[in-house]
Amino acid sequence: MAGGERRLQIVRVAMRLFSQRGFRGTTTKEIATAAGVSEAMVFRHFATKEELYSAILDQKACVHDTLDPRQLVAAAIERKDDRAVFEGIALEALNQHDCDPEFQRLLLHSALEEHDLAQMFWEKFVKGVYRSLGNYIRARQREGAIAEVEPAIVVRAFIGMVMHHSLNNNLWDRKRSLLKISNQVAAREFARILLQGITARDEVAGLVPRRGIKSIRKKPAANTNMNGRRNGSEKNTVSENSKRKRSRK
Amino acid sequence: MAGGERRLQIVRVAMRLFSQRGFRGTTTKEIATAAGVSEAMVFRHFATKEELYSAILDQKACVHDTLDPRQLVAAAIERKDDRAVFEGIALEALNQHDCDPEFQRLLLHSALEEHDLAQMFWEKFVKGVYRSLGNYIRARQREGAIAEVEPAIVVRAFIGMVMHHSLNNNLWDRKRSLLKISNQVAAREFARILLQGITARDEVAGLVPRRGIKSIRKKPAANTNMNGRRNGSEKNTVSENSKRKRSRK
DNA sequence: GCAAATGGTAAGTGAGTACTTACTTCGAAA
DNA sequence: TTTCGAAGTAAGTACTCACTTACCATTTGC
Repeated sequence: MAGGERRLQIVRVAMRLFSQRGFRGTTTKEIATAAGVSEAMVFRHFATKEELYSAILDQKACVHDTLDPRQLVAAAIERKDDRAVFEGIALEALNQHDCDPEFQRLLLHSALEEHDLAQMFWEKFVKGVYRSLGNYIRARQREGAIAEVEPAIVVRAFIGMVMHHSLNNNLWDRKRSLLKISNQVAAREFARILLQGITARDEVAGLVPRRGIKSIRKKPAANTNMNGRRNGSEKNTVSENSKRKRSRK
Repeated sequence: MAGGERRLQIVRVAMRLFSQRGFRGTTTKEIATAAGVSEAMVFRHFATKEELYSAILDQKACVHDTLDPRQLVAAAIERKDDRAVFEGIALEALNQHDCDPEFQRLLLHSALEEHDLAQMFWEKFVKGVYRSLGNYIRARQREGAIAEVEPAIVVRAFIGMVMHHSLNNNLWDRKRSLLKISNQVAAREFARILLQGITARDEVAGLVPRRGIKSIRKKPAANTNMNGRRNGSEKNTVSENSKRKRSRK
């Protein structure tokens, strides 16, 4: 098997195993065996296990650059079809998670183990979704089509429904014992709940529609129950020169 | 230090470390050092690392039995105050995750590593929430107060908002760079979005309120995009007799 | 007063675990 | 035909891991 081919195969095998057992939980021996080569072969292509991990990261990064769901709903955004925008984003995400369940697990492992993949995904993808979807909501609010709620809260609520549903389907409840619906139905219902709400029209009377919402637009004055926990994120950026020695050109 | 005391201390230390690095990612040496004893001491109290894990499980189980959020909103359920029911559940969950962020991480690790904790939590807790909240929604639907949506979908949507928000706060975005709100505000807004929806009253006219919803009540006929993946969950229930030998009475 | 139990440790043990070394095989260019 | 580089491996090395053994020192029940 040619060099590049084998390299790619090892990356794919490692991706599968890392997503199943995590980085620390997967041995280089297992990867080699699963790829049908000796362990030494793995280390010919990747100087360290870490390097193998970042090769995965690189591949996932360029794959996920190409298929951005925001492109898909651009038309719906253009014609201000709220239903199509939200339903489209949800359906795209759910289908994506369904046909590549490895990725979500990989991401979770990486977030828990505090590897780069999680942060990269957050920076390059999640923030973008919050920004563009947030802007859309803001625009529709100015037009009076959407009520005055902090857009980031709406995005969080919606992404929450979708992500939690995916997480249920391929982590907690793979048999779908609690809820067994197609992605189409899920996307439609989530979008419907977000946009329309579940209270029947007749009963709405008793509820106050928009009291004290604008006040939270910027900086809630007194934040009860918010522990400003800092995380030690700025750690070793150097110290990577000691390894990475051979790679046979 | 007395026996029971030390035992409890080791469990607590292990809980912290497991939640940070996972079961496989934490060494018994680390646990011992963090507890200020020798490794042998850990193995005097717990025959195996697995036994230490299930001691954690036991403790968490009995702690979580006592504070069931459904008790807290019982009064609100009684007087049919939808807002109080959903807001109460959300606030309780968010506060819980805030003051015990270890637990969520522990749960995630355990789900990814396919340990018992995740399944136990699912069986004893999540299913209960789906059942009782589902029943409440069904009752309110019969009274005409809530629209005819499959209750499990509503529960999933709501739990999704709440859990995803917690997950963001203590896993993905600990600095709260995307959304920085108190638990009170989050609970209020999530409950509001679920119950009322975000579309302004004036704009609702164009949307069809309840088309084709009842048809998904039981078994959607053709499930596109649903891969019925089975998981090998029924594995070793025996084979636990080989270990557990000494504990000095 | 002393034996038994209890709280504790230092120093192992065998099985991994990431990574290396020294070697073989083989197809193609010189 | 030789040679040369790339694909590939068996058998290490140094170290870590879960778990054990053999041994102290202090308390407690009788």
